[in-house]
Amino acid sequence: MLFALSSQSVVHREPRRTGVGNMGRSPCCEKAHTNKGAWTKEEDEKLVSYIKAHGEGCWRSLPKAAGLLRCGKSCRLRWINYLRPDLKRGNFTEEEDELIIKLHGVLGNKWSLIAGRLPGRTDNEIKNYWNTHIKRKLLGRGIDPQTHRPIPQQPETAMVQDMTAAVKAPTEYSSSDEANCGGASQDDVPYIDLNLDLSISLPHHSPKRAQPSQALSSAATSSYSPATICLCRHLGFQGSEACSCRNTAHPNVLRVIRPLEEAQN
DNA sequence: AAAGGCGGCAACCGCTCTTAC
DNA sequence: CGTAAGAGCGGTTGCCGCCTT
Repeated sequence: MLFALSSQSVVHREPRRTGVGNMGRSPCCEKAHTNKGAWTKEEDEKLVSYIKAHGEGCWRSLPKAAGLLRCGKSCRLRWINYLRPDLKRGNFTEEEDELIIKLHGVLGNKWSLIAGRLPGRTDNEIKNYWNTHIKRKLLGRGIDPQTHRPIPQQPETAMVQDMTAAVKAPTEYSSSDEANCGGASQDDVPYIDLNLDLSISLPHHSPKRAQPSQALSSAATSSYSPATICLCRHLGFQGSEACSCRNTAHPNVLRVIRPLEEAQN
């Protein structure tokens, strides 16, 4: 694993004067003696050097061990979203844009799953990018960003064609029979060129746990040994008609078979 | 040049899920 | 089997900085 920290890519803002703790919610953990707001360069250096030396481990105890006055969740977020050495940063490419749109069409607001298909990108980054850029982009195309359906005032068939053309994927994301999981025909799936065989692998740094969600969120950034799990549960329709993983010979294989809307109808 | 508005994004929160005991 | 703890996720907030007036 590389640990070359790109200092130019890391944002250091001055700590917020008012603090985000004034947002009206009760603290989720003991925060009487913890810092909040923007991370300082010194804090970043402490966190990076600690993880360099000890790896990612128990986030709860990490702050104390690393000499940080932060809560574990804050450390985790800072590491995952900004300090991890394998992050891309920088502008999203057109191909990334289109891939995000396609994945969102299938997965909905499952940012961590989407991030899993975009190496070097984080869920938070994608979520922000979606809200600030892609939503507008889709609206400009006459497409509802939430439903991915044409906005009513235009003829639907024309818009569907437009949308399909707009989200035409890069060739490396070609589909496979496996991705269709159960034999959905190409006519059934609007994002047919999207590879939905979301193979999930386990983090090498955390052998004691094998959470699908964890593996998904970090799958894009590390090389793990492959292990696949059923996505239907994550998407809320495990066991429903939409989930035909139960029909497969491998009960632990996880796939998205149909777009969410279709599955929920 | 100053003021106000707006967009971008870092960071927080509560909730949910998974695992260990 | 039930419960607690830890970790991750998605939604939300609010500051910063750029742009417009």
